[in-house]
Amino acid sequence: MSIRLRFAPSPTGKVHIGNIRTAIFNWLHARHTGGEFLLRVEDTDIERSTREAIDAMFECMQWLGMDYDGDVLYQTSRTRNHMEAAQKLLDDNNAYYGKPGEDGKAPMLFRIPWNTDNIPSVRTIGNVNVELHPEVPLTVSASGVEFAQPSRKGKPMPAAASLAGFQDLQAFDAEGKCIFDLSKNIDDVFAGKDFAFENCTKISFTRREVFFKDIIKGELAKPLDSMKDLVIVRSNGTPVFHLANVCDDAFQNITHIVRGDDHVENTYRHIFLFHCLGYEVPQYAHMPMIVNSAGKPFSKRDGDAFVGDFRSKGYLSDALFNYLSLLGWSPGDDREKMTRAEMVEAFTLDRVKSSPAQFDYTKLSNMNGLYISEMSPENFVKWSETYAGNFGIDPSSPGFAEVAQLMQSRTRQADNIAGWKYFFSDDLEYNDKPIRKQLKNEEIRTALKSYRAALPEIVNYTPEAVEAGIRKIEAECGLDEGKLNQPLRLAASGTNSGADLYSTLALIGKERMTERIEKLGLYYANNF
RNA sequence: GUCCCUAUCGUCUAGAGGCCUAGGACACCGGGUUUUCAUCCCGGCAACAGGGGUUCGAAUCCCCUUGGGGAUGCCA
Repeated sequence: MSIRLRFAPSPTGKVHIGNIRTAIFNWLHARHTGGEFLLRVEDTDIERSTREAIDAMFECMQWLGMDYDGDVLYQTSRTRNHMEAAQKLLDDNNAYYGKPGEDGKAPMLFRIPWNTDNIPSVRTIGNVNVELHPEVPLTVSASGVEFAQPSRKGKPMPAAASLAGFQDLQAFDAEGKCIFDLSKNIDDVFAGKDFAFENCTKISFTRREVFFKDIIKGELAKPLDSMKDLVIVRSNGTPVFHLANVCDDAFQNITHIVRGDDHVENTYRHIFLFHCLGYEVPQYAHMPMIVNSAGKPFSKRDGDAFVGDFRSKGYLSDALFNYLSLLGWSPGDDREKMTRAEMVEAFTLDRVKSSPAQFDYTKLSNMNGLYISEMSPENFVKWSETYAGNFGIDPSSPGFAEVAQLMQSRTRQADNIAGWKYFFSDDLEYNDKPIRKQLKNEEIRTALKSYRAALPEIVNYTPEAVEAGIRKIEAECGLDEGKLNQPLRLAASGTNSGADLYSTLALIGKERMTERIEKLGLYYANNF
């Protein structure tokens, strides 16, 4: 059977950077293996799912250049199938109705199977003893076992787990006398009889665990006595994630489930669901989380962790895709900047790391700059035009395209456009430190005045003419060549870094340079 | 509390018992090129969480501790 993967977001909010990386890894693996990449919208939480979130998700996928195979599957369209599956579980005695909730109706629970003989993902560990707190009674019923363990300080710590966790359960009192033997009462328990025992100090049972081999994390296991039966149909009659997810993965013949490692705990439960529904268990790959710069999971406060925000801040989709693919994965050699084709070629799930990765905006910016430098000048101008307005620059200003082209090699993100203001506005922001340093030399101040005075003589203010003019004044004033460059840059821009000086001055023009040199002189005189 | 996962420079990572004096990238710091700025080039700083084992030999395998995360929902 061919390899089939899926991205199954629940449309309850904006697409998060962690979600989209899950999509990227799924997509990469599908394209690498020549398999299929399906899209499923898990909209079973009707209260919180919105059309806007679904549309935003499609937009993100398209922006990042991730195509998918076949039609989108909406989970709510399969509710009937989910309910049929629930009925099958009920018929097979693998599910039961729980206690009624506030609405007076009972939810349906999936029972972790008692008989695991035919389940290859379960193995027996051996006999274990657990000390109990005698003040809390031990209860045993078809819906599970409840008791309390003494904490270090001797307080009762309540615990509850599925009946399946306690094969060969025996309960003992303080004298060590066996007061209950589950093997002898198992039929009664399943017939609905509840047992409760006071003053129990110890239980012993045969521990079994469910295990699977995760492609990323290796073998993972969990004892059955730490698992509970789970709700699969709400009391209002709607299927819960666990049931719908498993049914649809089976329906779509998904062979590999690649998802965040917050789902590891669910996987132990889903394995049982696959078995009881008669489906083959797919392969799993659980990816580590992405954490913020504080090392914590992204929370709602980290608003800029939404994919759309990266787009509006001027990150290129290829750069974001490339950066995200390197968070938790590497090709195994020293390559970082890679084309889509190179990533597809190199990607394997077993190379994905199993520990969380911290998101680094600085490195993303660097990557973005790499991609920006590869843009054609025309595309870069277009790109700049879409962001200029955010920084108070009118992209239709004269000379905008020339300025953009001049600045391309030093642009890493859209914010950098804010630094282009001095080309379009005469209202400069002065950077005091370099001004003081450069202009404290009186010869420099004199030379600046001379340059200003000579400006009208320059007919055609081209970069070449600008340079020749500067050299001429430097020679006349007895300054070393280049000494006037930085002072003129300060006059032009108010700051000591920028693009090529001669082109910069030519773009600003000699009339405005005349004014700016005078303004810089006044600023210096007034402030220092 | 219990269960599950996790641990290499500040950050992303390479590393599958000897190729490790632990490599690359970002950031940072120096230097060079550019008569200026950015690019670019060269160099530097900087890590195997701690403690026990196993082994002739451990970043790598095992155990413990500590730190981090997740689960413990009629959310997904």
